[in-house]
Amino acid sequence: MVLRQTAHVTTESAAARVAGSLRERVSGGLLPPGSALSQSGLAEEYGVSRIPVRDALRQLAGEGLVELRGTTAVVTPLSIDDLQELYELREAVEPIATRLGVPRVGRAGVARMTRLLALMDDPDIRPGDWLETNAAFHAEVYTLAGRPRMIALVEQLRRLTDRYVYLHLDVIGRSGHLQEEHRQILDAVKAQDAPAAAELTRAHLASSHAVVLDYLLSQG
Amino acid sequence: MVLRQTAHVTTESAAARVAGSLRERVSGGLLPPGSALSQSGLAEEYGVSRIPVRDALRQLAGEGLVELRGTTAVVTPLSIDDLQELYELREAVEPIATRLGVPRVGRAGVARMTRLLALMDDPDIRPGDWLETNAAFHAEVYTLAGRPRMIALVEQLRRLTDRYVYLHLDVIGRSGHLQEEHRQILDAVKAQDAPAAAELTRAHLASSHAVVLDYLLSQG
DNA sequence: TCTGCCTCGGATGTATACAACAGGGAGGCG
DNA sequence: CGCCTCCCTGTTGTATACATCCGAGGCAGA
Repeated sequence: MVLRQTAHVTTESAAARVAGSLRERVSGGLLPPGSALSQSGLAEEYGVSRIPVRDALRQLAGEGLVELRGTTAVVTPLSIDDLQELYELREAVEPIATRLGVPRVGRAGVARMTRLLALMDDPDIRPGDWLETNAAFHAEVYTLAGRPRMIALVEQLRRLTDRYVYLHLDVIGRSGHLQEEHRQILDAVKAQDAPAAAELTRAHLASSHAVVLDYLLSQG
Repeated sequence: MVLRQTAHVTTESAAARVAGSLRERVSGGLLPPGSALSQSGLAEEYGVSRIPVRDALRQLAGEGLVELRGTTAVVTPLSIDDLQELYELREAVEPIATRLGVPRVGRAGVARMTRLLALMDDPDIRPGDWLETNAAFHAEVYTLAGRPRMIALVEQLRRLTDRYVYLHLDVIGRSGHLQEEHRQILDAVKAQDAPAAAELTRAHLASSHAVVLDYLLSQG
């Protein structure tokens, strides 16, 4: 059984591998928004045929990271309006997931969230790790909501906003009030006050939106 | 140029054709929830190779109509919990789209909505037409919100709930209070009262949810 | 020189072909 | 008689091959 792990790596389909890699590259900004993604080029780059590349592109298009414009696929462009829309959706959905999840966060969950919170307090944390830890902190509540579609949507929206956050990774996490808001959310979770946690989550998203938007407007 | 129209039909990719057809078949309940969708079978059925079928299945999976379970694709099953989740999401998002869209509904838009409302008053309307008209009525506001992602999400969620509605097409539209709610929404739109229209939309979705849920619980 | 057409290259959409894997059934063994 | 095992069939994932379409670039003509 253990040996099968080696086989398991091989078992991961090429399409999944390409999709995962492309997802990271697009999310992380390595592939510039608006740039064209050629099937042939990616196929050669990953050493596979165009078929798994097609599958991957279709999947990313479903996630909104890629746009299929007729026959050509391009990395979805970024815009202030798009950012606005993404946060509107997140502010609509994540508070609901919070309200549903809070009652099901147990002692172990609180402990994990406390640990993740402490990790984000480290001033020397790498920005990428901060983002990941931040996502894990919130996911701790969301996953307990028992709403598979909602959770998938939340993750999808977070990945899409991450593209904007990656534009100024160096300053993210420096905004002390985001961390303070995390503490307030955790307190509400501890107190099992779902409505409060939901409202704090909404406000937290509004803060995040403001931080990203300010940076975009200042930096261009 | 005109002759090219013939070519234009051919121009619509086979993948798009298969995706469109499958979307209707799944939405309309012709393909039973949970049933397996074989690439080979569909390919032969549509007289194409498996490649466009793969593309179509990936796309439908992105829309949530199909689930890719490892190597096999199945029609996404229906469940009370899923219905609950879908309406939770719709109640979260559609009021926002309403609030954003109402200020931009002009005289022509009100006229179109009035006409659509009248169409739904016809007691002899075919259930399928009622559903379509209903969707058009609400879309009249949503499309003006200027939020492409939100609109796409709303349409996606509506298609997913349509699957449940199709289970009892014959009784839908008979609930007079849904039509009364439409009238109230239209009144709020005429009065340019966006918050009221948003709240009415939310309540309208709650009513729809109740109608569908009652039927499911009563019929099994 | 500018314009228009025409050809060629590259890209995609699709079909066919091949290898690996999963699932089921028949047969053998305990 | 029951269970395990092996084989076989069907399916998927992927590669390769072909037809089609769009655009760039060059060439000829005014």
